[in-house]
Amino acid sequence: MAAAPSTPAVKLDDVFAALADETRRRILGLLAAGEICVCNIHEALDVPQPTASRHLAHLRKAGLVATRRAGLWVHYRLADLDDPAVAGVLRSTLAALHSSESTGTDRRKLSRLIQIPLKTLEKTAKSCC
Amino acid sequence: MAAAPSTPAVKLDDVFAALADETRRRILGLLAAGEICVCNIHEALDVPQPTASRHLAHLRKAGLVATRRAGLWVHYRLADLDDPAVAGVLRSTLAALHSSESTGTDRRKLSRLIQIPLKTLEKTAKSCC
DNA sequence: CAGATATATTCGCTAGTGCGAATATAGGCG
DNA sequence: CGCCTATATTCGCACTAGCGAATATATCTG
Repeated sequence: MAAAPSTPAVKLDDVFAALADETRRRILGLLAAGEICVCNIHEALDVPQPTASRHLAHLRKAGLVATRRAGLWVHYRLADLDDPAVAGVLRSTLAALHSSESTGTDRRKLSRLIQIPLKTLEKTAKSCC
Repeated sequence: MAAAPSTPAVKLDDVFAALADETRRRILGLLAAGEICVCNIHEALDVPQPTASRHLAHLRKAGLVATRRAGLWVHYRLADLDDPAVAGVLRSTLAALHSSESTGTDRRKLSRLIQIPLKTLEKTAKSCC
């Protein structure tokens, strides 16, 4: 029964379920600006770290984001979607996020965090955020 | 507090919540081909009438569909979305439905129903479906 | 290896959602 | 008006999702 998984199993149901949560959309709004690591995400969105991680797992399972491990940190980015239909949905969704919702605020907070990660740097100079 | 409702209150959260259900996406896939009435929807999708009605209500509340009453029947169609961002999301969603999911099958069944509504016509010649 | 930091997962719990069945509302016709 | 057909809503229930708190895993450093 098992066909060759040439199709990467990105199912519309999972995609829309993933998009149906504001926190996850806010995460995507951040990722649209480029790859960032988990700690930056949960600080920019001001949600607890486990919450961010759970939503990221959801996005990962839906196939919308990809990860890259860099030592202790995990960087998330938008996935390369091979299904053009799904890619189109994501593109228009990101555009919609840009115009409504808190994407602007989140990004401002993110850039502030990246520029001045004082809070953590005070303690250890090797931290990511 | 109450601003003039120039914005028709189409919120992304409602839109994606509406899209996160396969039955509702199948309905949208049918509506993309043109206005149809409730009975055709629930017969084409082969779901109970109350189920179709409930999902249609959900789509209505999300602002994605509009209705037109014609005597005993209610015809649903895709709404004119004034928010271009939401319109873009819907457009790409419909395109995605076209390539995956059961849109093709549903439409075939719908056209069969419209052409040969025998089952009901046998009983009363004034029925819609 | 021990300790520290970053990320992921699990556990109760609560709230929301979809379904089937039954029922209510609305409009048309004799 | 009484009945019939189409559509909408309500109710009870099973299921799922998200959250906060706690805990587990992973990686680096010394």
